Amino acid sequence: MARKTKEDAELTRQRIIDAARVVFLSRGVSRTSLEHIAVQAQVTRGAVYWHFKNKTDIFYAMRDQVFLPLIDRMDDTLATENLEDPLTQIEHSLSDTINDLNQNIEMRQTYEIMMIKCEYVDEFATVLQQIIHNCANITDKFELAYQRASTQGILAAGHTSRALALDTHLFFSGLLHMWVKDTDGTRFRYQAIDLIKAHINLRRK
Amino acid sequence: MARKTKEDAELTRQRIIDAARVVFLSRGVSRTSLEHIAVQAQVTRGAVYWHFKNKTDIFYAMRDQVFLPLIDRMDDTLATENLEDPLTQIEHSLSDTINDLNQNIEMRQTYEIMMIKCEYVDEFATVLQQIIHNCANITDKFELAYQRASTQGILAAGHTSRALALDTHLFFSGLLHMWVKDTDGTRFRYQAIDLIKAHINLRRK
DNA sequence: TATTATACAAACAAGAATGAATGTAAACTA
DNA sequence: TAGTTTACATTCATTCTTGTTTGTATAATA
Repeated sequence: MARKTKEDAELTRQRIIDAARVVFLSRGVSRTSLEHIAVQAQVTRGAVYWHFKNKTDIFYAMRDQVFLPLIDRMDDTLATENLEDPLTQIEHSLSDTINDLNQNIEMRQTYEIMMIKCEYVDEFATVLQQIIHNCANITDKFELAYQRASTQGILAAGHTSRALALDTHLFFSGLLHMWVKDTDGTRFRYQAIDLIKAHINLRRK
Repeated sequence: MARKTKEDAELTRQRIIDAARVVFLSRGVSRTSLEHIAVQAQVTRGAVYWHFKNKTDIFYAMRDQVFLPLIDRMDDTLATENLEDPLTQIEHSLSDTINDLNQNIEMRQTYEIMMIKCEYVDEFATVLQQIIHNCANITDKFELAYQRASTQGILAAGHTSRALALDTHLFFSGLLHMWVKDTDGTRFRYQAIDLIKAHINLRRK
């Protein structure tokens, strides 16, 4: 077969990642063979092995494409330089993520794969640690924002910013999980933004 | 080999379920073969196939042993006949579950398997629907309790009991997920009870 | 333009894993 | 107590999957 140019090869690589996402979603990561991915990508396993070491390697590539930009974005929204009031910052950092999920199919699929179509054992166990670590970072950002809100006097009294941050983080973890599982959309997807608003309003003075 | 009495056979069946739980936990459900389970249970695959149709069948048996009693217990705690004030009822229904997780190894393992060692595709997809359904039931119970709290005038004003119930449910979903993932205990396990208390106090007048 | 490295396809070998079939000794039952 | 069923162990045939190897046409390069 004809050799491809570098651009074509990069395209093939991306096709394999896209194919993997689709197949992971419908068959689960474990039950997906490299042959499944190859067929979906309309290449042979040879091509897959050329671009990736193994299935885990593909999984990581797929994840990074979605999560690396996402984390950056969330950090930006919660940054001190942002001009909104801190509670609105928190609210937007959450609702922006939900809006992303609504608009970006790849992100939605990747979330679903990582939450309910993947088993975190062996080579995948480290992924969990990374998730925990990211969660801890975001919780810290929430805490700082709540501290600023407290200083600005817009926060209901009687609660530490640490406790509020943890509560918000747990709320949002739960929301993401239910959002993903609620595939018909009736229970959580359509009202996620309202739930976020209500959650934040509970804290406003 | 010598045939066992009925009691012995039932014991074997339970040994297989226990073995499956242990192996599921360390290898993940998908990567676990019936041979793995058989070895752990110190029987042959013949015995496993005698007691169970296949791996899915074992999975369901394992789940039911933990979840059926749990749901009943939670329902009881949230029942109208319960003498505690409604907010304390909600708090206890949550903290009781956490205490269970702390004390009951089988429950802890089963939760971990179902959350991060299982892919919800094909035969397992229905499990997700059942989970969603149970969650909806519990949220409804929360809502009723919040309504009672509102009537009794112990609730902070300005929020619908529906919104509060959903927020509590999402908080607790998130907490369970993080509790399970926090295997070294430092981030969530040791302070789960306090987080629950803080969550409820946010709602108290 | 001759050479080399690339981007795959195709073929190969070996190891799981599954479900079914068969065997069997002892518990149960009529 | 003879016959039947139970509770498994053992064996078999088949399918999947993986990683590697080999082959090859062509882009890139010197």
